[in-house]
Amino acid sequence: MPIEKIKISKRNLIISEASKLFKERGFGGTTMRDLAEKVGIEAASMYNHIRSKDELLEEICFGIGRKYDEQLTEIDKTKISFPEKIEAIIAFHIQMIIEDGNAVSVLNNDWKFLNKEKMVEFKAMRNEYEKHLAEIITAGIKEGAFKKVNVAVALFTILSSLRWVELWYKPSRGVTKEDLAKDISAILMNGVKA
Amino acid sequence: MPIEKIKISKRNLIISEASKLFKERGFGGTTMRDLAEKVGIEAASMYNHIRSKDELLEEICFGIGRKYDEQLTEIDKTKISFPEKIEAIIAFHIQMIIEDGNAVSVLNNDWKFLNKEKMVEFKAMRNEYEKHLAEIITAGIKEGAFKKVNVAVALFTILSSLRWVELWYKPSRGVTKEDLAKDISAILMNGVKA
DNA sequence: TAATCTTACTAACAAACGTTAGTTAGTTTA
DNA sequence: TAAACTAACTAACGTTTGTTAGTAAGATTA
Repeated sequence: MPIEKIKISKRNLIISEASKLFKERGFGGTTMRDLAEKVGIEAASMYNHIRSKDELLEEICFGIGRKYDEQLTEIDKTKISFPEKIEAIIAFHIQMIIEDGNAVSVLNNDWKFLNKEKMVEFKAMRNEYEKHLAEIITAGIKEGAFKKVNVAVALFTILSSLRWVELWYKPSRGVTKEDLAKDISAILMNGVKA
Repeated sequence: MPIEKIKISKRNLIISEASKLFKERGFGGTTMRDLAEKVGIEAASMYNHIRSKDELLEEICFGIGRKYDEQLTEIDKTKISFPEKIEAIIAFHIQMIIEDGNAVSVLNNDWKFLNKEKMVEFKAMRNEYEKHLAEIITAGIKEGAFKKVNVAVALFTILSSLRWVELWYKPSRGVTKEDLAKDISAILMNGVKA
């Protein structure tokens, strides 16, 4: 019984440490020997658990990517107002960063080191996510819940404005995720001008 | 006379091509041989113009960083309202990206590959920039020009919401920088909610 | 118990890395 | 014209890279 358990958990440990190092030093800046040291085994031994360095990157990017997709779909199908949907999306982005900030960072910054075919796949996934969000904004405008803003600009401004959280958030600041979500939502929803 | 001219322009060509490659492939993902090929000389020949690969990164990061500082100071001392100041800052960030997007991208993404002491210097520069911007926001709130938003959140939301432009902007989209600045400003100033 | 599997190890490979040395042709300065 | 400088070249250096081969100890299965 424990065989598979142990295998999975060692593999997951490698992926988890890889996320940490990729975030800190970038994909190219992280060596398999650095990673092995963090895991506590020799570099060569890792190949009993993983296929290649590239596979680690793929696992991280697509693992997190799928989570984003699922959550967005989940939120979209609940029966709440459009502003509430956007607020829920903001909240879950923050939640993802708090829960697995390293992997989110890798998804955001290191996807360009995916190999050619995986990168195509990744871009398709990302495009679909953005399209989905754009549809929510468009529907919200149509319904009169949102101003007639430029949809592409609104979409990217919202997504992009969440990315600093990944760089900024640490528990030691003593800001709860709820406060953070509330403050960011307030600005995106109502603006800063008095 | 042309000696210095040629020297400067070849060095600048190297830096310019380096910005392009660092943006595309990251600092670690760019080799001196790749770069040399773009420049049209052998890798070893570049060392007649530059000291090291690190020096290229430093030149790019601090060159652009200084431009940001100067522009912000310039805007801050003009006698316009606080919302107008923020709008001017948004416009010049967009201008920087359009003018020298590759270098801006390197500043944003590859500063972490600066060596230890240069990184300290870089962070200090960045902190000062953020502090300066925070003061403008704080003053605007005090004067009643802005809502009583969380200053840190507003600061990073504004800065961060401009970063997608770097990834998104290309002339072929047919969006003028004026339109872009106007649309982004509209969202940050007034929000998306109707 | 015997056979198989798992997971670690050491050693090593071939390729790629940033950089230096040494040289040479052409240009500028004295 | 002679001396000095610039900027390119080829060759090579010592590391570091991701990865494979081969092996061995221990756990699991038949």
